[in-house]
Amino acid sequence: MALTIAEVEDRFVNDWGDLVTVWGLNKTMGQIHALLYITGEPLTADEIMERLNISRGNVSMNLRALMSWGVVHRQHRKGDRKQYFVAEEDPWRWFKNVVRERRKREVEPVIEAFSDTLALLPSPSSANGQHASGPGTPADTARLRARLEQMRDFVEVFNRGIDMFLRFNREDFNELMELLAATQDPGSDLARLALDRK
Amino acid sequence: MALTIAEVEDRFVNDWGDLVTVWGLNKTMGQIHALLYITGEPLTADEIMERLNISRGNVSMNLRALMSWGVVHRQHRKGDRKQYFVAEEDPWRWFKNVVRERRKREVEPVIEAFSDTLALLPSPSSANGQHASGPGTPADTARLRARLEQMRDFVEVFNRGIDMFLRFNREDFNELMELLAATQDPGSDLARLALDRK
DNA sequence: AATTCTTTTCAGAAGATATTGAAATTTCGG
DNA sequence: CCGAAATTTCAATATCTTCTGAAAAGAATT
Repeated sequence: MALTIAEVEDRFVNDWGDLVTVWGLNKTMGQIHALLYITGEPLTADEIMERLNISRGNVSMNLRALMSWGVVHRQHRKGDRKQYFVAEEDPWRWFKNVVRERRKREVEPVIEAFSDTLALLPSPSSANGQHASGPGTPADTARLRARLEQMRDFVEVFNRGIDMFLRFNREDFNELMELLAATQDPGSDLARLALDRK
Repeated sequence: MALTIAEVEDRFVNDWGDLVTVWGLNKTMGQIHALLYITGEPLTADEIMERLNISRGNVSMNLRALMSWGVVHRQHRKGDRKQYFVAEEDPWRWFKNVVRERRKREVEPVIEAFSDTLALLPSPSSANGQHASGPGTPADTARLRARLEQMRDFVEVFNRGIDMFLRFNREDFNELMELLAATQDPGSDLARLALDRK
């Protein structure tokens, strides 16, 4: 049996609300975003609060958060005192906004934290036999340093991957996916491609 | 002033614990993983619980979760009844494990949910003027369908991106990043590359 | 500049999630 | 296959997050 439009919308809104919690965002935020996206119409805070059965304050706070992620925008209407809100309607665009923000808020600080921690390591130069055993043995320090560096390097590569992703638009990304899908062994095939250009 | 080895380790463990919460995982899980990674030694549940000041049950539950993500492994020792735990020591490998698992647990079900929702839409064939106005107008249904399809398609592209990512090892991924970094306009450059191969 | 409509803020309440610890279960060496 | 040691489970508790709603602040209209 087919559902009404509103029922289908509700389903989508709830699914999306559940999905985002798993990525560390909050459910209401996901629901508001989903509602604006799926209706495609500018809605007021009142309409949102009514449709989702949530409080005025909740709507206000989450709309602010959504705007800070760049996935919802404010709209004004001539001769209307209320504010209207619309979702960025291109998923590709809002996804990139979210990725860009998360990188800024969450990835970059981690790279800094790791660099700071590395700077606090007992220096390797003090390893010249002053006390060849004990808890802070030179070899232990070297191992620790190696692990930290490996992790910092990994996060930097991750960051770089995000960078590259952000340079793509939907069509180009699809093209890249097709190119990669056609390769048997991504590594060596790409190496050939890189050389061909020179 | 330089810190002791244990202090540096603690710093790393806490940073990592904080980081993972932001991605929807729990802090203790991140800390245990970080501790095993940074020490590089097999540890028993007792040692972990002591070092992180957490309860036996907490360690047990989180170790299980970490193993289900494929980032921590059990080790047995001859003539020792205790279980030892080690972290996968290559960040690239555990990251891929986590990505693979998240895709399975979180992305694939969403694609299914969207397809199910689409199937519940009032069919477009019932649009033949039976009741040309009202809440469930054919045009509304068509708009809703278009939005749902757009979102489902987007999630599918996302899924495809993950697929491609998982085919790469660290070196090849770095190579790809370099290739992309060298392009001015990723799209048209890649289009050329794709044609060159044929 | 006073009135009315709208939005934001934030302390307290409600709800969700993580943690403890002791009992129940499992495991393994003898 | 017994018994001690190790591990898991889970109800109760603690902690953290989100939500509410009314009061305060802000904006447009007259």
